[in-house]
Amino acid sequence: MSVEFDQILLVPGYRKVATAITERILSRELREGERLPPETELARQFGVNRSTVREALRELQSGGLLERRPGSKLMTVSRPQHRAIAKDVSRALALHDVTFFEVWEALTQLEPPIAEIATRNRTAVDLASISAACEQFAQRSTETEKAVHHAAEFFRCVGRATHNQVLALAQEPLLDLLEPSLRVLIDRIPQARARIAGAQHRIHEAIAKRDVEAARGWMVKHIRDFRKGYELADIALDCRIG
Amino acid sequence: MSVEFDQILLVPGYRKVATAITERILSRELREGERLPPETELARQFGVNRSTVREALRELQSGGLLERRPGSKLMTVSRPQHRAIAKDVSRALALHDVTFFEVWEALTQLEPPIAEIATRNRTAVDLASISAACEQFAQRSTETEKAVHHAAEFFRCVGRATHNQVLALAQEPLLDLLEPSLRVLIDRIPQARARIAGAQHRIHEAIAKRDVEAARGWMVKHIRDFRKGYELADIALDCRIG
DNA sequence: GATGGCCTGATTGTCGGACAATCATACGAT
DNA sequence: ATCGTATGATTGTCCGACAATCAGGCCATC
Repeated sequence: MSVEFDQILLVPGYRKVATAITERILSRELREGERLPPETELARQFGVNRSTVREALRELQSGGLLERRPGSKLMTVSRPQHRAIAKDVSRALALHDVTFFEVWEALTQLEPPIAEIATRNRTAVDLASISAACEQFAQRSTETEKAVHHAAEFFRCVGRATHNQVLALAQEPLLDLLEPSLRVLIDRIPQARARIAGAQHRIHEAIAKRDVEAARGWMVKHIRDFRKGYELADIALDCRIG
Repeated sequence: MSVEFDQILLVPGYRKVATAITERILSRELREGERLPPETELARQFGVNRSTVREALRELQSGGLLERRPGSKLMTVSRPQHRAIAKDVSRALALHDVTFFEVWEALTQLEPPIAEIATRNRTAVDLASISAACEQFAQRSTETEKAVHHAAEFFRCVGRATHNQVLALAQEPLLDLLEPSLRVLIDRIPQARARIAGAQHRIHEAIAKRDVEAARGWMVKHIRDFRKGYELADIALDCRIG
C-alpha cells in the first residue's frame, strides 16, 4: 500500500461552463446589468451544444448570478439579492431540523447589537422607514398575515439602518424562520399585537433620540417577549420549524 | 387610469418541474438519502421532455437539494450542507462590495456571544476538537495558507460547540470573508501568529474551565486584535473584499 | 409628431431522437 | 472466492427542429 492515487474526477461540461462564467462574474469582468451573449453564441464560444449551455445557465440563474429582466429574453448579470440568499439559508436550516429555541437564541444575541448600531448610524431616511413600519404594524395588525409580515419588516428596517450589509443579511434568515411560529403566536395570544406594537414604538423612539442604551434595552425586552409568548401559547421550544 | 391589470407571468416548464420536486422535498415526502427516479421516468411522469427535466435538476442540484454520491449515477435527495450555503452567502456579500469594516463589526457582535454559549454548552468532544484546532494552528502556522485555514477552523469548532445551528451557520460566511484579509495580515505582521495562538489558548482554557466571562472577554480581545492587525498592516478598513 | 399596425430577424422554450461512456447486475470461468 | 464478461439502465452530450416571444425598423393613420 505504498502507492496512492488521487481520486480522479471528471467534471461534466455544463459544470465547466457554469464555473467559467461564474469566474468571469466574480472577477468583475462581467459587471452587474451587463447582458450575456445569447445561448447559441455561448455554445459557439465554449464549443459545446446549446443544451449544455442551457443547463449551465439554469445553475447560475438559481444561484442569483444571472437574471432576466421581466419581459426580456436576454440574460443579464446580477448580484444575488439579499432576500433570495436568505431564503436559501432559512430553507437549509429548516431542513436541518432547527428548533424554535435555536432561532430565538440567535435573535437574542443578534438583535440588541443591531439596534445599538442602527441607533448610531441611522439617517433621517432610515428613521422614516422605521417609523412607517411601526405605523403599518399598528394599523394592519388585525389581519394575522399582515401582522406577521410587518413585524418582520420592522426588524428589516432596523437592520438596514445599521448600514452594515453583513448584519442586515445575517438577520434575514432568522426573520424567515420566525414567521411561522409568530403566526401561531399572534393567533393564539390576542394581546401579543399590542405588546409588539408597544415595543416597536419604544425602540423607534430610542433610535430617533439616538439613545443607544434604551434602544438596546427595549430590543432585549422585545425579543424576550417572543419567548414569553411562546410559552403562553404553549409552543414547545425544542420543536422543529417547518 | 381606473382599471389596472396584474402582471401576467408565464412560468417555463423547467421551473415548474423544479418547484414541484422542491415542494416534495420540503414537505419531507422525499427524505434525505432517498433516490430520485431516473430522468426518463421523471420526464414521463411530468409529461415533459428529458431536456426540460435536466434543466430543472441542475437548478435543484446547485441549490444543494440534490446531489450525486461520487461514482453513482442516480440523484439522491440531500440537505444543503452548511459550508456550501455559507459559500453562496459570502459570495453574494463580496459581490455587494462589503468592506473589511463591516465584516469585522459583525464578528465583534457575533463571536463573543458564541464563545459564551459554547462555554456553557460544550461537551467533552467539542472541547477536544477545539483543543486540536489550537494545536494545529500552533504547529502549522509557519505556512501562511495553513495558518489562515486553521485560524478559521478554530472559530468553527467554537461555533459547533454552541450546539446552535443558526449561530454556527451565521458565522460561516464571516470566516470566508475574513480569509483573504487574514492572509495579507499574517504575511505582513509576523508576530500576528503568536498573538492569535495566545488568544486561542486563553479562549480554549476558559471554555475548558466553563468560565463564561473569561471566554467572552478573551474573544472580545481576540477580535479586537484583528482590527489592530489591519491597522498595523496598513489595510484600509473601508476597502471592499475580493 | 405621436400612435398603432405590420414585417423581419433574433432568441428562448420545448421537443424528438440519437449515441458513447459509465454504472449496476448477473452470469460464468478460473 | 476472485476475476472477466455480457447485458441493460442511466447519464452526458449532441443534432436538428419548431412555435412563441422579443427587438427593431418601416409605414400608414390621425
